[in-house]
Amino acid sequence: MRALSNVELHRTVRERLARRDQRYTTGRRQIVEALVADGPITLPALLSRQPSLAQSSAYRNLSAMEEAGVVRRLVHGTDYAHYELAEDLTEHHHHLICEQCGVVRDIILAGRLEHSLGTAFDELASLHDFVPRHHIIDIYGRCADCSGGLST
Amino acid sequence: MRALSNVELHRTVRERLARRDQRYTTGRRQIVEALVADGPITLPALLSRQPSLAQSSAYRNLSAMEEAGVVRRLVHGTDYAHYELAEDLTEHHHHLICEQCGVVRDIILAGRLEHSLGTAFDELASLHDFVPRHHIIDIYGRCADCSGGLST
DNA sequence: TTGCTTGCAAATGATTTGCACTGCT
DNA sequence: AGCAGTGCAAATCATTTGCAAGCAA
Repeated sequence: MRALSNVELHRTVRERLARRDQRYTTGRRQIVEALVADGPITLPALLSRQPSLAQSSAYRNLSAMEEAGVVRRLVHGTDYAHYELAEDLTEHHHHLICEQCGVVRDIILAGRLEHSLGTAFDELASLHDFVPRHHIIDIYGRCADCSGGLST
Repeated sequence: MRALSNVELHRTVRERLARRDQRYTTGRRQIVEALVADGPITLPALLSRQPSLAQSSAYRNLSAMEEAGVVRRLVHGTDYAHYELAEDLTEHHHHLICEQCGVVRDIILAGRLEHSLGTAFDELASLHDFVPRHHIIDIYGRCADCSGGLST
């Protein structure tokens, strides 16, 4: 379901970093691979998946890659932020967010719906002299694990 | 455009707090009045509007009112969170967020569009064994003040 | 007089940064 | 060589919390 092959993905990442005089190091590649495999993840989840990463370097590299347009940072309440690949490296999508455990899952809207949304957003925005760049739809609720009668 | 009159609003707030054995004190009323007047605001903005509020009490009261279902906390990136009245005290709406200055404005989608979204979200969610509770749509871009050629 | 509130100061915790060292290129 | 990257420890800073005093029921 990814827009780019793995080879293309890594080449694109390298190019975007190079454009800002940054290198595609082992640590950065490990981060990208974790994002490819595990979708939106938190810093602790990233470190537990790739234990060789140092915390401060992970944060620093995520920032660097965010500025290079490779990574997107998601914030949904308290605790840790989630990180995922930039949308143009994957596909335009939105999120299901569990209010209980905080897990984040990607979802994709039907093309027609997404299109009417885009149109509506453009109209609304221009009504407010606002220039829209992109949008985010977050659906909050309970994930399968947390809605099974365990805890409320 | 509010769903409740001012009198009803304050009565409802008082009731929801009372339900949790909490009082509707002067400080809390000042916060609610600031939220009514200024829409989604940050803590510093709230304090500068109501200088008699103490920072820690403001945070504590916002939390208390959030738990009582009176206030909603919005998080959009770094810096300060924004606070607004709970949706059922106002009206279901979404946000325009300026990536430059961080200002947040309310917008309302056409009823028909909002309805098809709701349907689509329900279908998508059940596909993932997810129980949706509510959703948030954030449109990021540049506000009128920040898109005037000043700075990029 | 019991218990919610308040405000100050101190603590917390996710994220950032200083700095000296490593390693591409 | 020259500059970007790394990792440790220390610093930041929004937000939370401990505590003693204030106030409402």
